[in-house]
Amino acid sequence: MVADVEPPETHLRFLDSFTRKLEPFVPIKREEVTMYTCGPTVHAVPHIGLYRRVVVADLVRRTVELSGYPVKHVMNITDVDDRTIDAAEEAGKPLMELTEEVRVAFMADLETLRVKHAAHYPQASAHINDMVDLTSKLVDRGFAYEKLKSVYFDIGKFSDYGKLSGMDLEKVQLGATVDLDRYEKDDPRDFTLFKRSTLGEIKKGLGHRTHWGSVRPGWHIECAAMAMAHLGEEVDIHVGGVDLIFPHHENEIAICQSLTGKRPAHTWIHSGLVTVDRGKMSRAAGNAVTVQDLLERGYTGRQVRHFLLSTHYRQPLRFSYAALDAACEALNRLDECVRNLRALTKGSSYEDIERYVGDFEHAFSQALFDDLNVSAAFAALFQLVRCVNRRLAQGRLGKSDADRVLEALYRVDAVLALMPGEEAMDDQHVAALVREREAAREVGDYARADALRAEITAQGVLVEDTPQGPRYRRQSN
RNA sequence: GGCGGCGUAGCCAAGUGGUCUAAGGCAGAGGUUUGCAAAACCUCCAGUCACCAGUUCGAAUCUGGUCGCCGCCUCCA
Repeated sequence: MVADVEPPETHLRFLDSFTRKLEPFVPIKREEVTMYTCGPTVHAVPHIGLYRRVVVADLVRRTVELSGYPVKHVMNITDVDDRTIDAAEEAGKPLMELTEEVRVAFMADLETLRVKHAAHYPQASAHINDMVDLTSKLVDRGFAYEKLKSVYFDIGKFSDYGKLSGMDLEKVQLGATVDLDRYEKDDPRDFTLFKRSTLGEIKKGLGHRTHWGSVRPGWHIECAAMAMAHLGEEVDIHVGGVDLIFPHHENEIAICQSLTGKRPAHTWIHSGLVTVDRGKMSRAAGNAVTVQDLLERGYTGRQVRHFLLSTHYRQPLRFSYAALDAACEALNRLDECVRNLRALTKGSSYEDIERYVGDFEHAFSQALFDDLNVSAAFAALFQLVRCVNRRLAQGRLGKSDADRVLEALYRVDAVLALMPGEEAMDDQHVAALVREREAAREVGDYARADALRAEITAQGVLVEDTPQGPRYRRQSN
């Protein structure tokens, strides 16, 4: 009998969109939790609405890891579909060239948003054969049919259709549904698995030769195939945006469940949208803001990350620069506290700090384990900040206490990824100015001290006088 | 029209039957500290949870209704 490792002691639970209930999280396999996230379509660099989904997925992943399970996360990249093909056409570039450019930009954004790398970022273009296989099986088993060289899923054959979204097929407004003219579906509600290539597409070499002719895949089969190829027939957690529930996820379920008899995901997590002036952020609405836009305005990746994380994942998040600025201020509060803790080099220690830190860590993780209650988690964090600040002001915090607090902050930062970096400022010129200013202050020559401050400020550096001497840092974060 | 969700202070936002005389953040007011500046600390800032009716010993939390807003059903994602 092997001394089995205790199952992680957590009360991790998520609201599963499928059951619409809070469900305790029970992994399929304890050794590895599997996670699939609907990634970007790389027709254009995504806006922060998409990144919210990505950051939420990152939060889910890190929270599951904090609870003690290793996670294998896969995020797809949709690089063959109407949008990418149209965008390449418009840009006058080969499809692959365009999608590769956008993919690289996307990966760079992930870096600036401190998103943990997924195990794989499969691209649809590399999985066409998997999709053909799945589709063939669907046809063989009578779930799909070919019509005029396109292949459609027959929704009528899947009795569970609509369970995730609560959509009643009979009530779906057909008039408003997909371009009825351009398709030859038996039922307008059927969805496309493979679409016959247009002549233009064939000329550009975009079609894939199959026994149905030259075709290209539809969106829904892509995710189904990639998830299956990399993570098997069922994953623990599938993350997407609420706007994907219908029809995308519904269709994915239809495909997967028809083939395997299993639901493709045990837990469905859907993130809320980013809105602008009450409407959804989208390129079409002309209100899209990219990570690059924000960087150009001087915001940092961690500030954007904090903004995207600061509201419960299921709530809509209203974007505005005022709201972003408020999020930055909150982050400053944390930064300042961390700076103070790091600057502390002496002082005796006080026993009760252990209690505060312990309470904090417990409150923080319990909040996250409860369906990712970031608001409560941040509340715990800021309560600790206040406690630390107070004691700092009273001189009742020693170096070892500070280290203990920092250690806890780093531990929770495994989930938040918001801690400021250690600032290594090796600007000799500024250092000399600061020393000079301090010397002037010591002899009471404040006019000279202020002149030096102005000079230092001109270098973009802020000096703060503390009881322990002057401290300085770059103005922007 | 169908389906899903939301409505808590100036703003953002937790809390979903008693510990709520309602967390936390931003903004604001006063004070302490400070040569200046920055930060910090202290105090204050919802008699109330969209509205109405009900259930209950007890409701922001449950039920019914009303109003308002958002999303999906089409582009966008």
